[in-house]
Amino acid sequence: MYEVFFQTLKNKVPFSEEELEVVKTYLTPKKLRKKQYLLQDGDVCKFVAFVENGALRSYTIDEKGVEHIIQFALQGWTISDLYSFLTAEPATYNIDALEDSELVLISKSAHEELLKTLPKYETWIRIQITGAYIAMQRRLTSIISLSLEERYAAFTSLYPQIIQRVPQHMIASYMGLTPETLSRVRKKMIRK
Amino acid sequence: MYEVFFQTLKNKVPFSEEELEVVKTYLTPKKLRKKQYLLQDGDVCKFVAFVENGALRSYTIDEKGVEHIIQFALQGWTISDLYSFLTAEPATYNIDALEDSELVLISKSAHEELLKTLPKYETWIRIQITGAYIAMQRRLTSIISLSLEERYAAFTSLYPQIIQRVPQHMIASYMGLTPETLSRVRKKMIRK
DNA sequence: TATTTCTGTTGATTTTTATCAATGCCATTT
DNA sequence: AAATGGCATTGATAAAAATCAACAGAAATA
Repeated sequence: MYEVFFQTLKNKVPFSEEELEVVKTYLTPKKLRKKQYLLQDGDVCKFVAFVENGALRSYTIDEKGVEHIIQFALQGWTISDLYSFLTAEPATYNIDALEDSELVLISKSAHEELLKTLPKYETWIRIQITGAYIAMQRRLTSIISLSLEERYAAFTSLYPQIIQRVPQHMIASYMGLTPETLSRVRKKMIRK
Repeated sequence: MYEVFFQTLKNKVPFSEEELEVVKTYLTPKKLRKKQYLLQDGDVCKFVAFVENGALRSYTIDEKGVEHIIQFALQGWTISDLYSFLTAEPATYNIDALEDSELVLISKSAHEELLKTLPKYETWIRIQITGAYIAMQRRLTSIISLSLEERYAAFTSLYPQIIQRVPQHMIASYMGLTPETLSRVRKKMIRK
């Protein structure tokens, strides 16, 4: 249990076996069926979720009812509404499962305890969030400086697994486009 | 010296006076004249810069020679090419001063030493990067889900100081727009 | 198996944004 | 005082993307 989680943990920070046992006592497993919610906007986000396997997404819904996908999370990624988690304000994002998934949840109290008692946990969190920051900055940079074709090409080469497993209209949403526009971008690229 | 820096440090994490003295030995002051570079793309980024006062920006330049602003940094913010800083790969961003500025530099070796020896420094870094992550996620969300007018309104209410001190065409660049388009968006909004 | 839902594509049209060019203003420099 | 460069605005036009509508194939469900 928690194989993927502990593997990525050990990969980043040299935890001892005893320390890993301590961490284990703070974790909660959770299975999610496809389409099931992990978080609905308005609720307070009470955990950070690590994806053991499966696929999830976070997204907002605008006044017109259109979904805007903020993030995908496959195996080995974490997903949460971090602002809501840290401040206990109502969440502004929804999170649900794109496939049947197995998660490892870290609750708010577990997170706080681990930060207090286990310095390596803080190191791991720092490394995780730094990686997430850099990935998001790359995404932002490509949005404001590349053409659609370049952006789609960059996305497919960076995240081929997502392309394979997620419907195209969700990729369009993630890119801030309509499905029709993405379909046409792809068509143009194939011709080349 | 370093007043703003230590003020924000103390605000986030309860450093003792001795610990602050330790931190101080690792810092380097730097003054920058308006338009002067702090980092040019291609060079390795050797520091994280904290803005004591003044204003800086980071940006890329595309094949056509057009600048795309990634970030502004006013007093109390930090700016860097984090990926280059952490990996020692050549930077992909440029950083320069929009006004005469005073900075506090944390070098790579200082950063690593402080992480090793001073747990509270790591806590501070974790808090800083988490805040930066949340701010960037908010920006990304507004890009993919709001209209231009809504985005500009959100930006002005969130960062009024930037609006006052930075030329409008740079705000346009930051938003991924041409200056003409931003000018027209503003005109429309004023009419209302 | 039949049927409903989900998905991706295409075409026609409208809306949005970029591009190109010109102008006026202000601040700085000469 | 005149000249220069940076900045914001406006107009005309072109290009890009959204919208609306229809269709067809695939997958899920009854």
